[in-house]
Amino acid sequence: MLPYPSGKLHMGHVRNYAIGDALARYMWMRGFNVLHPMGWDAFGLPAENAALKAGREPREWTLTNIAHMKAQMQRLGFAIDWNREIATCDPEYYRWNQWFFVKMFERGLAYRKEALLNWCPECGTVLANEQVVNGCCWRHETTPVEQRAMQQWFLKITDYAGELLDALNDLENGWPERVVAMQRNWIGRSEGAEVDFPATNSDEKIRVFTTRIDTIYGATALILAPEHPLVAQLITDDESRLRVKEMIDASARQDPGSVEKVGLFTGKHATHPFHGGQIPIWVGNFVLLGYGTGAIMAVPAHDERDFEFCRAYGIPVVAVIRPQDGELGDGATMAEPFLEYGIVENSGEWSGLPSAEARRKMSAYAKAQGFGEPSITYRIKDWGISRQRYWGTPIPIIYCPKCGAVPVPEQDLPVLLPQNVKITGKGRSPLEAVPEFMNVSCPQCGTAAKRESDTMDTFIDSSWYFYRYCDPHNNTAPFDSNVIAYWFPIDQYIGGITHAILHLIYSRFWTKVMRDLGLVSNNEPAKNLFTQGMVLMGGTAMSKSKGNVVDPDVMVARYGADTCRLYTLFAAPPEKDMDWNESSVDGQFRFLKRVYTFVTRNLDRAGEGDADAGRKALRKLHQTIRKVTNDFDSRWHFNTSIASLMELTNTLYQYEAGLSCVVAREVCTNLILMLAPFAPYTAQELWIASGNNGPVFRQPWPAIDPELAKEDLAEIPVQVNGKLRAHLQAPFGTPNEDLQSLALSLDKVKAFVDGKQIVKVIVVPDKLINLVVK
RNA sequence: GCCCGGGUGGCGAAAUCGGCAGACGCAAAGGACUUAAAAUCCUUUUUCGCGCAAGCGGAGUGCGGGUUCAAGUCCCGCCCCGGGCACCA
Repeated sequence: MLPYPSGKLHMGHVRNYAIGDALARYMWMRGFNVLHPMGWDAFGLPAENAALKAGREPREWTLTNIAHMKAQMQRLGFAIDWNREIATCDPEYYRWNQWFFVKMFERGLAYRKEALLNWCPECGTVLANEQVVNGCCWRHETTPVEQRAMQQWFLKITDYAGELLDALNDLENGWPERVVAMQRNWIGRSEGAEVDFPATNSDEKIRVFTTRIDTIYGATALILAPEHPLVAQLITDDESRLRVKEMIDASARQDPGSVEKVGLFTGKHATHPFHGGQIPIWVGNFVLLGYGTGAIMAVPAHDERDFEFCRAYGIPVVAVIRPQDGELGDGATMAEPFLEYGIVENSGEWSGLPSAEARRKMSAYAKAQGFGEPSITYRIKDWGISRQRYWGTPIPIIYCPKCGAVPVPEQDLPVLLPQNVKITGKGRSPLEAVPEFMNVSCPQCGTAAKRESDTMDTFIDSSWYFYRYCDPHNNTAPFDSNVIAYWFPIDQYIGGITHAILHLIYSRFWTKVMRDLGLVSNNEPAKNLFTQGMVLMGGTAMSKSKGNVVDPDVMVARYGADTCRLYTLFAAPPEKDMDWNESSVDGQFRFLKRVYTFVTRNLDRAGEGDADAGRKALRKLHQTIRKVTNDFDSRWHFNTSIASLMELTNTLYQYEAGLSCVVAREVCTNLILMLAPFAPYTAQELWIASGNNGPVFRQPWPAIDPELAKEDLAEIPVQVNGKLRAHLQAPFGTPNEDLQSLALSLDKVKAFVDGKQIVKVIVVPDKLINLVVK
């Protein structure tokens, strides 16, 4: 039933959520070796900003926050393996971040280039594509990001794009469908071809990417993105230059989906590589520099956008694909493009081929002739990791005027952040202003050189911390591969949906890089992923990075940690978003008091008791064990587990007077054990109070006795024509005919059946009777 | 536009494989205990109609159809809400 191989459970990324802790405690009671550790984020920017406001050192501030979080989690009673905790702002963690960076640099997986990057004015730093949400910074939802050209370090996640996409097929079993779908969407694979169109009277070639090379005979123009490097060469007059600049500025300002298509003829032409004719070269604002080659061939007859553009600018429309059983459209008069696959026409020797075959043969031809090749393009871009922040791991690179970018040698790692840095938030790394940090000599030639002043994205930290905490004190390697081989892949990862295309892609990438470095043998970090719902506060999601998290300390002080935990588990099933509304917290407090009262006042119970009451109490007990066990083993709907514990408690109150001392002891012991994963403090106290020793969550989980759980009689609803009319009680296994006659003997049933003809009788044994009458 | 979720009482929700809709809890109302309050305990609480009452009957899971003895659950067509991607060639 459990989706884990027996014996061990590695739970990753369990934050301050009661879900993972309840599961860990339960699995301990089932005898598993559970790794239930904790990694502490540096969570740079909020700390940096807060420190700035408070006039304190960011490092000091962050360490205080980590200490506070740790204390809070201890107050809440999380059964974390504290010996394995790590903090990602630890210098030793920096060392291994930097070590990985150098390894990647040496393999060409880390590179530096100038690019247009997303700049958040509020953060004062650039962001990766994954960190831009609706055109705004993921931390500042109302601050639009700007585009800035900057020198940046990138990690080549695109080298792994194909594998990251394909491996999603294997993750589908254990990962939520929507996360898999979001990642597929984000990686965005298109299969097609790249084709060169030589510019007429020039040495330049314009390379385009297309998924529909079968339509290439219908290409009546080339369109370049306004930012395309060739545009500057093709356009010579000032007015056109101005108009191109306007296009760039307008598209940066506006919502990309709603911008009107605008174009500009360059006055130049290119040669069509298949038929040798001349086609005009245009600049179009709807062509994206960042996708494919930044240039397209316009096939208006078979593409919606090209159609719109070409009709607006009077570029000819030439149809070259006809439907399987239809006529070729007339480009001059067609009202809309024909987008589907069909049969290629008017395309020289390829005429008559179906689209799919033409795509294969034409791209093979392009390759053979040397003017193109089959190609796969991904939507995902390389991961820009430079940040102009104080907080974060310094990028271990030294710029030497002679040797260029030189990695810091391994024995000089870690490069640590200087202390006493003035944080301005003005868009340059604060480290630049610290000469002792910046000025070094080149490790290769000794010439005076400068350090890289940017720090790494803190998503680097979270990409592999769950490896490090398996072996947190290792000072000769990031971790011992043998330890990892035991614990990995993670059996159960628990995290928020907000990281579906951030952390959960980065950490998959990082795992594959470490595998290729020979450090780990698993291909994926986590087999099973559970995404718990967001906690909302008046409609907006609470998150650590936004700093709008409710501090549980107030509730803990008033009701205690157990009530607090029960409240979060009981409010809704864990995958569902939950609005933080404390009104129902009283109910959890009452429930714990009722359990406490019941157990403590029955400790010294003596006597024989009433057999019927005892049987009913034990029956409810074993039904509850079945229910709670089932919830743990399948779907973690702890709201219903807790509801069933409440039902059990209500039943015990009902039969309390009649319980014998033996039965009272039995029900109390098992109630405490079942409460332990959810309310550990209360359970532990009651465990000791009832004369036991040791940690309650190391006790074996209660076993179900199916005989005791069984009801004496089956309660069978009787329907007439599908409407409920009566109930009857009968022993389990009563034959269908007997049930039928019992049902017909009931007065309430008679009232609806008499005078009518019984057409059909449906009997579901022990479950239901339905009489169909006419 | 494309891809995921979701829509059940005043509220959070339950109904796990097509078989009694509303478990459990909150809030509310009434009662017991109390000088009083808190705490605790008990009762009522989907809705409409009939009845003094125990009760009886009808309707009801976003809307409209369908399949079935039986639909919150399955199928078809819509509406609304949330999330992701979006001029991706």
